[in-house]
Amino acid sequence: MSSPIRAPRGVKDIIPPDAIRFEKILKETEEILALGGFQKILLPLFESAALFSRSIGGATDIVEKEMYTFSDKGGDLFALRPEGTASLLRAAIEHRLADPGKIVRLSYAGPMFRHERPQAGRLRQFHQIGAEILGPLTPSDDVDLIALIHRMAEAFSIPSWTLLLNNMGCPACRPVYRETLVGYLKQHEKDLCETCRHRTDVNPLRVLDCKTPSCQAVLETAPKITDSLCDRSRAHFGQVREELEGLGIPYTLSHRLVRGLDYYTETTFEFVSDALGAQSTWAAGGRYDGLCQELGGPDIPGFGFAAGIERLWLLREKAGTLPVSPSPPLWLTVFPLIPEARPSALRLVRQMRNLSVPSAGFFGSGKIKSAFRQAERDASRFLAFIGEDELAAGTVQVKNLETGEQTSYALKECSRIAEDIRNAVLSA
RNA sequence: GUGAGUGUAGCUCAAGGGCAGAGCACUGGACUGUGGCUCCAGGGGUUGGGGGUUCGAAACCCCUCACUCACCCCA
Repeated sequence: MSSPIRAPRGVKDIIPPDAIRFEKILKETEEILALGGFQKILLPLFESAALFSRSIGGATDIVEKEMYTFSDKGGDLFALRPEGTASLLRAAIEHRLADPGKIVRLSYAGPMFRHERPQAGRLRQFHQIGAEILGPLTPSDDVDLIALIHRMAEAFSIPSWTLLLNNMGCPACRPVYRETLVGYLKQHEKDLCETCRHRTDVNPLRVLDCKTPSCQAVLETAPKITDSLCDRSRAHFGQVREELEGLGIPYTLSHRLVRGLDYYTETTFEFVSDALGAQSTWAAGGRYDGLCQELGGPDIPGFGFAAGIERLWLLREKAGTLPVSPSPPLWLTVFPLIPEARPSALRLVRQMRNLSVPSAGFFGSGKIKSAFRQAERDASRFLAFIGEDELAAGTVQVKNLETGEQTSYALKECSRIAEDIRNAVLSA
């Protein structure tokens, strides 16, 4: 006996009745995005690996150690997508969806793949829903999309959430800050952990995120990005803050909030919740003004976010706002009491389905008891049976399993059977 | 990649060196073509896997694998 093959680590089956719930959560979130005018786009699950190293950044953890890359038979290098923004931008450029002169709003959803150690709220195949707005953006567009996520927090009663906000500067002032920071870090190099010494050279902003106590001490007095913003970025940040306040959306400034993807500029934000365990972020995003051009497209600013569906699930579960479980799957179970009645039973099932009555046959052991049991397990509303007498008379007994009421029909009058069943089910 | 905790029936868990058990679920019977309740019976296990200590290991030791949580990272 060989051992059974199991699902890969960090990859989960979503079994009934959770599958329906999962789809409902997705749908309800999509509906909120649709309220914001976002149009759905369906994107492939794998792309050229280069797309992600160019957009997310070669020195990021996602690209450096978490990506599922593989080469196909032609020898080209591909990667399972670790996030959605890069794919969406690629598609927008490829199909000329975006234009420097107009605003487009696109949303996507689906599985993402990262080779991480699984943990509460963290999987190797997980699901994200996200939205991106591309075009001649103003700071108000940042605020508007954040407000849409805020709407989700309210609609789903996300427990104890916080909006963390930062501005990472523009392509003009970020390099200046970067220099300042590198200079500072070099001065304190001996107090930094090994990773941070490495990052000082390849991706100094990531050092700000380090939680090692020795690094924390150094970072206490490190220069803040918000202190070295250029006038335009300062104004951008100021406007975003002012308009969030105007909408009554509370936020917390977090000058160490550095998203782990290199493409972000200006506004970055993260919605967190302490109801979620260590993986506290449930939605995050920011502005990426240089990404489109970086990927070979026109110079079009962008702003976007992604939310983790599994994390939304956990939060809504805590809040008691999970979608209700679905209606019973079966309306009718058909049971032939004797083998000779099987053809009639099969025919009846088929006819009922043609009349949009969810039906299934039970062709198991000849015991009527087991038919009742199966019907009950399926939450079937009616049980029809055909035995010796019915077969001879060309009839069928149909029993309402809730009321116990039983009616005899001619096998021919299917539309009347279907109609009676429908009325009973829909009026219950 | 690092650390800690946990692996016993389909599920939830007992037994802490001396017969591997309970509840739920499943199957059958009481009840022959009319269910849910009740009662009775039954099937299910290399105690995650491998090695060691011991007269004897689910239990103690070592290795390994898996799961969970945390670090890290992020949605």
